[in-house]
This record gives sequence, structure tokens and C-alpha cells, in this order.
Amino acid sequence: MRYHRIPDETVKRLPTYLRGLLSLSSEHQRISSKGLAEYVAVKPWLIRKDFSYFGEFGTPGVGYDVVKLINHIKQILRLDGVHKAALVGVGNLGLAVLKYAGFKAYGFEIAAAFDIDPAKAGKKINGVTVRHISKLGSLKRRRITLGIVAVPRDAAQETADAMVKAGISGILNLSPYHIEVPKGVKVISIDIAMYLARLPYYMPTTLTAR
Amino acid sequence: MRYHRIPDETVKRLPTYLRGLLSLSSEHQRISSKGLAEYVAVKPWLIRKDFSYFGEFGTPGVGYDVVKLINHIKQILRLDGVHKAALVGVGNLGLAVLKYAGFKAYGFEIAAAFDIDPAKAGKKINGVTVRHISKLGSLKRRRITLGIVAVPRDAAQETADAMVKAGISGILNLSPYHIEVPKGVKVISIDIAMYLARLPYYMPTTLTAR
DNA sequence: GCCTGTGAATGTGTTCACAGCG
DNA sequence: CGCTGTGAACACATTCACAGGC
Repeated sequence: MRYHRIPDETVKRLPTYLRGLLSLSSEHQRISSKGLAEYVAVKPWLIRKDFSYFGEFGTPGVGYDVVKLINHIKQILRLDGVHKAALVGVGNLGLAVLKYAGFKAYGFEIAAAFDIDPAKAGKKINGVTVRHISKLGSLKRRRITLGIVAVPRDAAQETADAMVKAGISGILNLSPYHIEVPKGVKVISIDIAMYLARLPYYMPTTLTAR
Repeated sequence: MRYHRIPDETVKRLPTYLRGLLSLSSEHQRISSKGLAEYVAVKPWLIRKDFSYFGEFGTPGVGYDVVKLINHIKQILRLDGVHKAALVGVGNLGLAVLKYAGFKAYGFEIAAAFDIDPAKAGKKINGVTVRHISKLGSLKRRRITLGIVAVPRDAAQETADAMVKAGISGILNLSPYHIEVPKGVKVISIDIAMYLARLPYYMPTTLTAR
């Protein structure tokens, strides 16, 4: 292998591979690109190409060592070690995030939660005590650099601004609003309604209610 | 304009444009590609190219008619009219979906909710009465063709199977599992943890906890 | 013989640059 | 003169096909 930058599309698939491999690891020690392909629904040659960007990991005639591959993908995604995240907005969606156990597998821990509603302050959910949003400044001291925005649309931008001010450099934005951040801060947005909005386009016309 | 199929990447951006335009429509009657570009963070030439796939909508020297554009995008995405959706899994995430008001703007209505827990059956949330999962068959009669999967990982595939059997042809999968469906059924999956998993990769190394 | 790794070929998406309309 | 619409150029991603290792 020679020098390669990892294409962005490959980076987007890495979590998919990781999820699949973590799931397979309990039963399989090795897996071929074909076997993994069936499991994660990505073409085998694309899997091989993707993996080839970050080194030679497979054994011709055998396949890939599952554990070795998991560790390498984690390393590339910087998921080795624990990442502490702060949640802002303990509404319905925020609660769901706070109570969700699946982040641990990727090394994430929701270590702080904030809400604008004073009535919610002090409540302990899943081991995390909710604080008032005005206490966001404490994140810098606690070296929490990852933020999850789960506030209503109209509060999204100011929440993001406050997070950046508190030293956050990566934001998962779950609000239905495009937030603007300074260079050096990365935002990934998920607006569930926008995914849903794409669904009718792909559905058979005859069955689609008009 | 001559014949054009709409590229998939363009279809993915249409909901983004729609969200932005809906938001702009209260203040602006017309908008230029440059103006919209700033609002939705997509390059102006890409916006023009995207819009050019489905006709000539702009007026040179002026811009686009916001309302006309909204209607046309809705038509392409088949979001004109109302789409009834069924939610399966009234846990934390399912509840958040059920209580979320933002689907209406795109013409979606959660018209049914199901859970495997008999204790939840009969509860009315946001005007929707939760039924036991065994009642899923009623969807066919009610002509509900859209399903939202919000069940735990291990129940995802069987839930999808049951949905397909009940006549669902479009699934929004919110579970952390890749579900397999027959041809003719479209699945769009969102696994929040997998988006989060990509964040550290893009964050400045010096600040990332290792 | 099976499976990886990878150049080359192909396919798809984005950007440029500008003609032409209002 | 500003702004759209769009071929042409460019950039990027996927697929093919096969040499070479196990």
C-alpha cells in the first residue's frame, strides 16, 4: 500500500462496518469481504477497496481478522478510549438519547445534561444529573468536547453558540435547523423528518396515498 | 430543458431545500440561488443545477418564486397530500417520535402506534391510541403504507417482516440494525450512534480525549 | 482454489464559465 | 447588469478484472 487519504464516503461507511463487525465478533473470528458484504449490505469489492485505504489487513484465501479490524476501525475513527458528551435539551428526544444504552459500544458516555427548564434541574436520569443551561461553562473544566443538541428549532443556534463558547468542538445536531459554527468545529445533523420526507419518493406510486 | 433523471444526491438534498424554503416563505416571496445557498449551506451553482433537473423555475435576474418552488419540490417528493404512518415501538425514542409536531409540515401524520408490551395497549398519546403489536394487520384496511421502526435491535427484523406483511412499502428504521426487506419495499435507516461515531474523526486531535 | 489488494475503466456528482433572458 | 440554466471540464466514487499470496 502507498499513501492514501481516506475518501469521505469510506469514512461514512466505517461505522456501518464497525457495527456489523462488533455484532459478528461474538460468533466469528475471521470474516471474508463476501461474508461481511452480506451482513452489512455493501458490495464485497467496495469493502476491500475501503479497507485497502488504511493498510493490508486481510489474509488472501482466508479473510479478515474480526478483532484486529474492529480495533483498527476504532483507531481511525478515534473511538479508542472514552468520549464524554454533553446533552442539551432534556425533552422527549433528549430523554431518549439519555436513556439509550447503545452509545457505550462506541466508547461514548453522556456525562452531562442541561435544560433551560429550572424544574428539570437536579433530576437524575440514568446516573446523569440535569443542570440548568446556564451551567454549560463547566464543560471546559471537565474536558467534555462533544455536544448533542436536542432542543427545539428556535433554540438550536444559540445552544450551539453556547456549546462552542464552552469548548465543544464536535456537535451532533438533532434539531430541525441548520446551525452555523466557526471553523474548527464539526457539526453532524440528523433531522428525522427530513429522512421521512424522502421515503414516499421511493415508494411504489400505486400504493402511495395522494 | 430536456429529459433528465433526477440524481439520487439531488433527491437527498430536496428535503433540505424544502425545509429552508418553508422557513423562508414567511418573509420572502422570491429568493435567488445565492440567497438560498447561504440559508441551507449548499453552493449556489449546485442549487441551480439541482433545480434544473426538474424544469425551469427561476426568472433570470430575479430568482425563484418561493411558493412555486415549495409546491414543486413537494410534488416531486410526493409530499402533496397526507401520508399516514404507523409507529411500532413506543419506548423512549418511539414516544419522542409520537410527540414530535414537526412531521405535519411535510404532510405526515402518525396515525397508529403499536407496542409488544400489553401494559401500553390502550394508552392514548397525542391523539393516537397504542395497540398491541398483534393488531398490525389492521394497517392494510386503513391503507397505511408507511412504517416507523423504533423497537430494540433484536426485534427490528421481525417488526419489519410484520410490517411488510401488513402492506407497508416504506420503512423508516430507527433501530441500530440493518433490516432486510423484499424488493419493492424501501428502507431508510437512521442509527444515531453511528452518526455520533463519525464525529471524533473530524474533530481536532489536540482536543480529543484519548 | 479461495480471497485479498489494487490499477484501470467506468459511472456519477460537482464545479466552472458563460450564453442568454428579464 | 443580475441571475438563471446548462454544456463542458473536472473531481470523486464505484466497479471490474486479475495478479499474486496463502
